[in-house]
Amino acid sequence: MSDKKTLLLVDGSSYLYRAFHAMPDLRAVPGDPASPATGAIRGMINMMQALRKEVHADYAACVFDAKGPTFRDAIYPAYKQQRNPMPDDLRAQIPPIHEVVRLMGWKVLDVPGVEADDVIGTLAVTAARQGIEVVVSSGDKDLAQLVDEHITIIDTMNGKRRDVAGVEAEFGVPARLMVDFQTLVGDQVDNVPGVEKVGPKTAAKWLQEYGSLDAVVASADKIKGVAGENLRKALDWLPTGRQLLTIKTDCDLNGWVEGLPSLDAITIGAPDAPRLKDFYEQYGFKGLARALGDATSSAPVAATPAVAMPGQSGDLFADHSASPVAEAAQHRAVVYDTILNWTDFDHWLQRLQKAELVALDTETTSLDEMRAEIVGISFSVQPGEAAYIPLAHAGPDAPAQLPRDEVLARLAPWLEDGKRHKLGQHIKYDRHVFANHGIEVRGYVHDTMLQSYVLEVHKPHNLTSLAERHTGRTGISYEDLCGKGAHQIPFAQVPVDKAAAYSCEDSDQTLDVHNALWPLLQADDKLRFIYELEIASSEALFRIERNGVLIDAPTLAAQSHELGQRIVQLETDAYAIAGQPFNLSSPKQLGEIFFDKLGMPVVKKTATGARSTDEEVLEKLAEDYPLPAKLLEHRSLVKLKGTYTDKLAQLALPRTGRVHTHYAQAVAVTGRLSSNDPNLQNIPIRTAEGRRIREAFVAPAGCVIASADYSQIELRIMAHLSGDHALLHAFHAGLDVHRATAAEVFGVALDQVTSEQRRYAKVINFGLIYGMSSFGLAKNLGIETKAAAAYIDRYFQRYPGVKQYMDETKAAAKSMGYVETVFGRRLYLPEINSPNGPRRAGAERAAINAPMQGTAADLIKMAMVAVQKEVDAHQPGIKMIMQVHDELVFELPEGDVDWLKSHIPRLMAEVAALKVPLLAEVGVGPNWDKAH
DNA sequence: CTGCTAGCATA
DNA sequence: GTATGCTAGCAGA
Repeated sequence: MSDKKTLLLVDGSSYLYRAFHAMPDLRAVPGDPASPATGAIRGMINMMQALRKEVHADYAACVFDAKGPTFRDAIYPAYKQQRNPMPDDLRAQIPPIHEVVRLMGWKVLDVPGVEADDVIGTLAVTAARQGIEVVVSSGDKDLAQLVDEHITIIDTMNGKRRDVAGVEAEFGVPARLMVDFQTLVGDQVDNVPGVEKVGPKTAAKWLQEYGSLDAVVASADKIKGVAGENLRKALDWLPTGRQLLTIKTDCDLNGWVEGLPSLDAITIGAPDAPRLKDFYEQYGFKGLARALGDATSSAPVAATPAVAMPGQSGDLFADHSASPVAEAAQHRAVVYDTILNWTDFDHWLQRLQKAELVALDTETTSLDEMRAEIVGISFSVQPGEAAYIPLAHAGPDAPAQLPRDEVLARLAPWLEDGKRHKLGQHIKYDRHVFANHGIEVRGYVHDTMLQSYVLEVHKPHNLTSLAERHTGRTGISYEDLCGKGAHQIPFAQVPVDKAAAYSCEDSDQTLDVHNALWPLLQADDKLRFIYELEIASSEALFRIERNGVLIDAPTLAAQSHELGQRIVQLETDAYAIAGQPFNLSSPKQLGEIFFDKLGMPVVKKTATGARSTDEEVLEKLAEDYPLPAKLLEHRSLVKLKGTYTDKLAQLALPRTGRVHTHYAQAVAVTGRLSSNDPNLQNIPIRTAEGRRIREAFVAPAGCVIASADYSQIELRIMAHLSGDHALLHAFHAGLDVHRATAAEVFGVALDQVTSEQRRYAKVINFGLIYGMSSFGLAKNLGIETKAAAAYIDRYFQRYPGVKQYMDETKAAAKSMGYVETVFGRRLYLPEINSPNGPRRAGAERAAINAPMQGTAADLIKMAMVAVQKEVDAHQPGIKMIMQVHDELVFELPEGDVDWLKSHIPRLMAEVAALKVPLLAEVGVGPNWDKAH
């Protein structure tokens, strides 16, 4: 490391807001909205720790805006006037944030009458003049004007680094012209206007052309167009604008930083561990407190905190550049090993065997989990330390590597030992990868992807995002390493040193993210329960995916052929009616034929203004024209052939004839699973035509298919959540719930309900689950909006508990920002208080639906875990092969049918005790269609 | 080659 | 009116 000193300045005010918005709604008493908010404090701690780890500094200060007016308010009263007041929840967290930052060893500055930017500017320039390197951390672009050879700006949240070259690359003007640039563009956030209609592009163009703002002003007459006119209009304003936007570098900091220009007064200090620990405990940050305790004593390696405290661990900033890949970890002090011989391997295996928790990650030949083969494996047992074992790198300069099979054989006892705890990001994938090599991993106790999914369901859950959000770290991206699209190279072609840096970083970051998230889950019993449910479900899903479903390829081929012939016939018919050939699958060409050539009326427009030809429109047009009916049939047949009969056969593994879907466990915001490649959750059932596809989902000789599904699960959940007496009664009495609803809404006896009335009631019941409006119900029933509104009124009169529940749910969503399932899964609704009416209304409907859909998802996950456990213990011949939201599908030997019929529905029904009984029904047959 | 839209399959 | 995933066509690289 160089002898040069470094000053680190943090724009505390920008950090505050980021911390506040980036973190979930944490409370001092978890789950109690009345207790003080602590999310911003926690976020601030995370960010400051990450920063301190990333930047080695000798001097440091964290600078906040103080209360009260500044010189800018005096020269421009509208300055920052349009800003929303700080949320109360954030304001209350500011004093503790100042306190904890001080305890962490930082100088905290909030100078009355001087904005944070000006304090930063003054200190930065003072230091730079003495040849001290200055790093300013801020999410705010305004500070870019400070950049010079000695001063750089970094944004720890996204890793962006603005140095002299970076500023020029980003804005198109050199750093010394940034003030001129900002003056022309203006600053929306601070309510400082620039030149109207002049954005970054125009501003950069002018400055490149004329060289400075003064020169642009001097040539204002010559600039053409609207922008030129606006520039001339703004000439009087620009000097004031420039004054407002110029960061001051000569503020009087007397009384705040003693002895300037010497920076000794802001020398970075060691954290005050004992008082920090008290602080963490007081605010409920158990993980941080524990980490601190461990850092001061000699604890097991795996329990070492994500962020060790400098000054206690001693060598955190020590120079590890001797490590072959240390430089790839950017600013963080890390030790990443590459294992190429048995001596190093044995050393690491010993560490794995001793560690309480190990993060691991595999690099493979494919994203397809059934086909992927291992190219390398990385491990991390302690933050900042990891090792990579390259096993199948075949690039031009690839070194000799340890033999893969032998390495796996020597690792297998550890991998398969359930008492040796492991951690990963998306562990289901790695389970498959190891299974492809005959290894059944046991002891996978944590998955950072699922931690994030349970804590913040609506945010991205890939490791890169998690590391950025929770550790402030960025790293090597997969695309940097392998390229993208057609140019992407296989991982095995990546040079070993680069692969090692990448893979080690992944394991290391996984451990870091775990250390940030696991304490949050541990502190909340309900979230912890949901997380443990997800971990258990992950294994059950792995089993389902691994089993796969046997596909009867000849049946599908015959169906494809038949569909193909009928499609060709329909096309011929359509061309004859239209008087010309055209592409029936092209909405654009369809519009031309329908509306221009044949003169059909436009029924409705699409979202982009095109003339719609969807099913509803075609149904309507079919009343008066012959072509739409042909098209409707063509559409449905093309969909069946293209999406199902052709595709399923392609996706089956040739050797086994089975398809292996992928269940996405961290995608749906309600807690449901989703299925892809192929999607087995949207196989047709409603039409006889489509339903035939299910005949191709078969069992091998001697086996049958069984399907067990929950009956009316979401309505039962609605009864439970609302506690409505009439609805509870209907389920307790075992009534046909749609018939019961019809009897209430139409005011007739149960046995007098017509099939038409029952059909209406069924639509109403579904509408309720979807947070319906009278408009939506009317459209669905083909009646007037008024009539639909009358039905809804009538329903709520008869089921007042349901009405009350829905109102309360919406209110809860608005105040908390999320709703919960019966079991405490949180479902966030970021737009519930949006100023945009339609978006807010959409969020309100989602708020109604989410607890019901989400509770159903919780229940079936609990059922899957229970069923898998029971089957493993008593009937290992039974394979669970699919999940379709409220249905579980099995393949089983014929001899196990009786056992399944008597045990599985019971297990499913007894998985939880709600205020209404749960009911699961089972069917058995030679294929999925006949199993219903 | 990539990203978007229109349309449609399921619970 | 809720929640998903997949296909074909098409426009702009």
